[in-house]
Amino acid sequence: MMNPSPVSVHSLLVVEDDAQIRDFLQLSLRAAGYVPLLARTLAEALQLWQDKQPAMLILDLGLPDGDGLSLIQTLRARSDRPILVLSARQSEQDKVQCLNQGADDYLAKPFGVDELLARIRVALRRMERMQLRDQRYLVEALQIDLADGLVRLHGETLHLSPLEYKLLMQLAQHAGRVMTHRQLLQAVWGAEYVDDTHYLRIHMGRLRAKIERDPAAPRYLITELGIGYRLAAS
Amino acid sequence: MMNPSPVSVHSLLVVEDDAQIRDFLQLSLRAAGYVPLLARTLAEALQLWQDKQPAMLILDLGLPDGDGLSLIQTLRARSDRPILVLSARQSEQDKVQCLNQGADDYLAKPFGVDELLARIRVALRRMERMQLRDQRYLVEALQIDLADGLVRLHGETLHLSPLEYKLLMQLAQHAGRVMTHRQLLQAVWGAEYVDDTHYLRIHMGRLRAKIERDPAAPRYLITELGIGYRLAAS
DNA sequence: GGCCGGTATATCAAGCGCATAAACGCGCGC
DNA sequence: GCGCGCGTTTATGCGCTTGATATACCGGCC
Repeated sequence: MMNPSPVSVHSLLVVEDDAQIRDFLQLSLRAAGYVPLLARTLAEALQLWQDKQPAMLILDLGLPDGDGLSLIQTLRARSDRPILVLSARQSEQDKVQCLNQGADDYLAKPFGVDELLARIRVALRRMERMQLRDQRYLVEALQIDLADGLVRLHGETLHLSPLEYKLLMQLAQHAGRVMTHRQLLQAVWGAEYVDDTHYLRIHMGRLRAKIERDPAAPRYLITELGIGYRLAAS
Repeated sequence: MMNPSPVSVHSLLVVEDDAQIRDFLQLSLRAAGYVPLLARTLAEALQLWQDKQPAMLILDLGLPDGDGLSLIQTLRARSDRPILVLSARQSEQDKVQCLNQGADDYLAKPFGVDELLARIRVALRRMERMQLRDQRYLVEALQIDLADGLVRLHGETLHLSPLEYKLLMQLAQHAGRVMTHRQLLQAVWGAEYVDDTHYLRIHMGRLRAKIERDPAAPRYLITELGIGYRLAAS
């Protein structure tokens, strides 16, 4: 009945500043067959995420060096992998905000280990159905490294604003496939903006100005009329 | 500014025996732009699920005519669509059991509407990504990737208008079987247009012009005289 | 052969989605 | 405090998509 042994061993990134809870989580996760990666700060977390590419993120809000929300946005801009938020804050507004920004689940303290493990299982089993995409995108003169977040055109790295960066990464992750306006707006701006297709047009224009040789006849950033945009695949 | 019309209107199956809560959920969901389908019993729920094929299930545990868990198992066996459980039971064991059996989320009463809506959004946006994955239609030189949103003819991707695209997708999803005029009009234009077979002819002609080598002797888009159209299957 | 219901193509005007330009406001660093 | 980069807002023009109207087609039937 119970089949606790995962086919592949998942590594989970745990971001938690309280040493006691961190140890507790580490032990619990290890006992359940996972490989926990531990981070105390947002910077550390970002480093580990890029470095080890764990299967999912377990994030405690209220870190010392910044807002957890920004980490959610940053990671969600680069990856589809599950994000589970732990928090002492019970307020509904906190929950809604996290979920809107891209978190997959929100668990309020105090919580039981079993529920945490169950929710991790839910996230991972859903994840298994979704294939990971290639870590690098390369078409003609455009080269995008998703891991270290670099964009090169004719070999030269070019400078993108944070927003342009998020937008391009989102498209690169689903290269070759159409992303709807709603999906892009949700991923880059958040769920509250899913109807403001306007932002999208403006910033797509700016992206094209930087990437395309002839922005009026784009080779990479293709418009799908009435639907969304697509980053051309080879 | 606000454009409340979602591209696709999601119908949600709500299973709840308490009349008061049911009304409350119905109003809240409708206000949020969804189409709630209401069921009081498990039998009713199963019927509606098969009949209307809603986008997700919102299930209140503790129904009169049986265990909610069995409904979760039954539906999970046939479908990947999200299941969100509402329950007055706070015990961790209940939660773990539901999540293990296939539920995607578990929300304990009392809960706030905003959190419920946020969690519904999370579930639906994840489903949107998975829904069309791997679906592909391929006959002779015509290749339709529903996941990528691409249509290829002899390997070359070709450009379709939004309407043509919808029409073709509709046919591709029922490839090999006849779709009546009414069905197509209903699906592409909406229920108000079920009698305007005229639109259908015009746009079917345009589709043929793009897809068929000899539009006068179609190989893919077959006319079923007096009934509707059919996309030829292999 | 001519009529007729159902069907296919042609042409064109209107509307809407899209792209671009430019101005505004805000935060951040020199 | 001042300029600069960036995100947002507003305004404008263009091109594609769409649906209306009109015309041609094709089989069956009397």
